[in-house]
Amino acid sequence: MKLKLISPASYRTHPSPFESDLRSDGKRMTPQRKKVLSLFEEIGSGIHLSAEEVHSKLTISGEKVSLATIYRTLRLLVKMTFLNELDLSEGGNRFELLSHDHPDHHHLICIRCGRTEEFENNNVINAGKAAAKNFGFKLLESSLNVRALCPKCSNK
Amino acid sequence: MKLKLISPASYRTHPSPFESDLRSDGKRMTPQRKKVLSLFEEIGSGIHLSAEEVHSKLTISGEKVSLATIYRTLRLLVKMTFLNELDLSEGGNRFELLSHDHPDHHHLICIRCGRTEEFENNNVINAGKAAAKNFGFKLLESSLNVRALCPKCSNK
DNA sequence: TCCCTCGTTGCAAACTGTTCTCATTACGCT
DNA sequence: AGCGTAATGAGAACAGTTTGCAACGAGGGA
Ligand SMILES: [Mn+2]
Ligand SMILES: [Mn+2]
Ligand SMILES: [Zn+2]
Ligand SMILES: [Zn+2]
Repeated sequence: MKLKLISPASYRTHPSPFESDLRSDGKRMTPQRKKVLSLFEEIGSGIHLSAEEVHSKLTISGEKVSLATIYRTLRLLVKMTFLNELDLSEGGNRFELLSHDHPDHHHLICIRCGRTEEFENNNVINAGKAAAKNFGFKLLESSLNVRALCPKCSNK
Repeated sequence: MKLKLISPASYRTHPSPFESDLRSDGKRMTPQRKKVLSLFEEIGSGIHLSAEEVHSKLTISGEKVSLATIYRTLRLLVKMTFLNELDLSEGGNRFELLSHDHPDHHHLICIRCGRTEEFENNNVINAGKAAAKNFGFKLLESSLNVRALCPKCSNK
């Protein structure tokens, strides 16, 4: 039994927020851009990938996107606030889906194995706000990185 | 009129903390190491220099130390806890004299001109401690970086 | 539907910040 | 003063990221 095909008109889905944001800025939707954002959406928030990891994950699943394009796309997605960039000193910066549920979380990083846990704390956010206000700065973003050893790496 | 020369014995000053820490570890005091630490001590705490800046400051004042040695010395001084290393995403890491008066300060950085202000906030430190405890991690160091625009860069 | 334009891609080369290699120098112990 | 070995200088190597450029292709108009 064959499924009834949806009429061509209904294929014209409303463009995703990503697509419409792009369009309104004279930019274009491309398969590469779709693939990068989809990857983050599929794995969900709370995962922190480097550019290289994004590249190899796409490559492994048969999608080939050049590394240069991945860098360009990640930068774009950060500027468009779909992704958040973490500047962890070791081994390249990492990117994560910007979750609307946990917009202002911070990171606890095991410097040995790279395991990263997230946490939220309003005091931290307020500390950043207070400091910015105090010096007349306009706050953009505040990030607390806690460098530590996870239980596994802690005992030798 | 000639000044009376101090007797040779009095030249034997007690070694600095730096020098004795080095010695007790089989390491040696060198003119290069003296120059790098002295530079930080002369300019005082609250100044955040990149390796390149340390290099050019020394070069300008006629002291030549190779860039490789500067990197090696900075790493050493951080390990010996004379310096603190900041991982600010833009333009290389920076180093500052570790001040015993303000051991746990955080940084407010203008992402346009690089102006950096320091602030202290116990809530931040406690947030890091709490997060580490919560996940069973052993805390090493926590640093809050507030990215912002300074008043000057803020109005266009 | 075909076209044209101009934003985007892939590739390699360039770049930036940092570490490494290795021959040479020199600290510090006796 | 002589010796063993840690440290230095110079440049090559390196990792992560950006850029230049020719080819490509998304998507609005005819
Ligand atoms: Mn996160
Ligand atoms: Mn500081
Ligand atoms: Zn670990
Ligand atoms: Zn500024």
